Amino acid sequence: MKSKTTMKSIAEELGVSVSTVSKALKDNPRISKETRKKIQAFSKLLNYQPDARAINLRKNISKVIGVVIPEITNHFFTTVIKGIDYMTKKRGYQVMICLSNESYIEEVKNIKLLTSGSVDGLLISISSGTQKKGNYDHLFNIKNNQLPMVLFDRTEDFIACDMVKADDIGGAYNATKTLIESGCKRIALINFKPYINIGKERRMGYCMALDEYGIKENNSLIFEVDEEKDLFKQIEKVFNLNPLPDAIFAVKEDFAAIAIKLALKKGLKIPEDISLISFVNGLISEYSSPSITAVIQHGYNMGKMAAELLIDRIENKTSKKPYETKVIATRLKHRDSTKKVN
Amino acid sequence: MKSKTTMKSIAEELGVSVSTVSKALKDNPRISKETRKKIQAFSKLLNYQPDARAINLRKNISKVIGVVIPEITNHFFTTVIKGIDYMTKKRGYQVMICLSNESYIEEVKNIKLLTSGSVDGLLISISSGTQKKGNYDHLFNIKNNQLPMVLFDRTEDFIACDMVKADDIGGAYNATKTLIESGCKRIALINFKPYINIGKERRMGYCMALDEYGIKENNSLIFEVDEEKDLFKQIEKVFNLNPLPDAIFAVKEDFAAIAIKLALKKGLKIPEDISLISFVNGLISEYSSPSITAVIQHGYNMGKMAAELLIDRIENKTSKKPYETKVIATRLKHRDSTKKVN
DNA sequence: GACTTGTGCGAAATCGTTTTCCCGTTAATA
DNA sequence: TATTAACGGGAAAACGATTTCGCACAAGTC
Repeated sequence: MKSKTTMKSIAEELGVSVSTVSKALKDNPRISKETRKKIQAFSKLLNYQPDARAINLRKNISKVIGVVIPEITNHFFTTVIKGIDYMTKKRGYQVMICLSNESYIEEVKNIKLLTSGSVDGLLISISSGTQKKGNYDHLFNIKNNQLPMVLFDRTEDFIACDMVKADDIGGAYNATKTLIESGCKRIALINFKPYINIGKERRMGYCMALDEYGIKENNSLIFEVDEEKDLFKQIEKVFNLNPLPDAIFAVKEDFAAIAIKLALKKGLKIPEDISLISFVNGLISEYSSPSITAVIQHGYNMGKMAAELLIDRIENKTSKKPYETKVIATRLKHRDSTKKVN
Repeated sequence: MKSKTTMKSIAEELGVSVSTVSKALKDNPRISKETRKKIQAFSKLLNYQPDARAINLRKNISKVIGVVIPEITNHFFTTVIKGIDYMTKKRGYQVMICLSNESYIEEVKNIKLLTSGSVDGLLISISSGTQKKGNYDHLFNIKNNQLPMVLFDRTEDFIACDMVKADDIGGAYNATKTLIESGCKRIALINFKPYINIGKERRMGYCMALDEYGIKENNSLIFEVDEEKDLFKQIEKVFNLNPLPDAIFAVKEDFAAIAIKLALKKGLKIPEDISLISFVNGLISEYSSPSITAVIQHGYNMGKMAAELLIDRIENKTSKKPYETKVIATRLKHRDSTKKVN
């Protein structure tokens, strides 16, 4: 059981002091070239790895960023993570990922853990549990601790910090507009429960488009589903309408996929009888039959930008730059669930 | 700019020594009850958070586990992460996740970073880049550093450590057998490139089933596709066979989804003209039309077990328990891409 | 009264670095 | 011959906790 090689052990072997080793390893010119070379070579030989904990303690940094996300089995969030990973690697940071599993309690716990001196900053996407509960004290506490943080995707405007969000309003507006221009008039909206922020915004975009074309908003066409209950049952209600809607706009891919299965079962033709557009977060829309016309969110960019904002804050703690909110544009990908328009 | 509250600051405020504070906060009976209460109350008031770096440095632990995965935009791996998250939370650890993006170089870098005293152990799934290159020195180094590690899913048998893998052979055997028993005789295999370990094993299972039913292995029915090139073009070759195969067994969901699209385009009926089974790692098989009969891997369990094995090693460093390899059974989920058999 | 035991707390070492200040040599300059 | 300056390196404090001793005092035991 050979013991760990530390600066101390190297110093002893070589008959120099610890401070000399430290300086030599960072090529400090105050140490002669020979001594430096000797120490560096010896360290390499012993495969010396500096102890990150000691360095961080001394420098009062950690070069680690904490990430709190509600759900990881979600293609959108994983693309965000990839973007975060790209930027943090580029800037020399590591990531500690915590899952809140959409739960308020877990989110609070995660943040407590992460703020125990082990991270330099936080990247957070708020869980639905927290939004439902409406208690944001744990997030305000981060500010009190003077830890930089950036909210992404699931944000709350009244928290004073940098944010990166998708253009939910614009995406919904475009989707709805596209449906209208292809001739649809009774457009059902399958939305989240109203306490989910992005749901509110997507509904806004939907209404804006209707307004613009003089279509009156119709509450019986708006379905707010609870993701913790049976989705099939809830979405089936859309097809009990009389008359049927001529289009569906779903705020989440799963909702759309289920709507398609139900529509096909009812013998409806897509897109002839009913068109469909969905916000997407995964691959289902691409591989489902028919494939689904989709509002695509650029998770990778979102992750990259959020990480960049955060690291900028971390590294310029003094600068009192005002907080920014970056909005990432969405893109509409035409597939087979909508009619072709020229 | 109020400064961080530490034990020292608490001690000064209260006129006691740092060691008293330390003991009081862990309810050490050597400190009187009054003093303890007083210190605890005061600490809570100041919202004292112990500095994890200092504790870890002193105790020579970190309560952090490093995870290295090849790809995160992959439903299977995210379910594994969920399992890891569950178990690590339960046992009081945090997770540091690094993405190798299937690259040998990045994998080496990640491991170097993680082993700089910042983790107590490693959970690794080997990247395809590494398997292609065939250089495992970075993994052997971990052993030299006496850091516990567990390999999961993408494993290599000649590395002496604990492992958790899916029953790739059994899963492939069952899938193939099911196809044979439903009457198929010309079963095409869409496989990875041969340097991917799980590909080898799935092929073994496929061959075993053929053997058992006296069907001769036919190399022209085996397609090894390169994921870095155009999948459609590569998979299209399956449908250039003459005569056509009466079944396809795909080792990855994406391959199967593409095969379905191509088959439908050729006017083939599924499963009447051609049956299809696939190993799955995502949601495509469920939502595709027709839905795909699938070999399901239990990622969540795999993550849980891998984390448990690792933490057991970490916490019983002395015990010289021999290394284990756990195999997680797969399950065949019958859907619409295969014929019903009674 | 001497001795043990228990109680309550503090001093100091320790973990592995970084960093500031200081000291001794040698060579260059006045 | 002093005086500086440059050079090369070391001692020690610091980061924030834990932990082992040891000390002082009081109470109980023989």
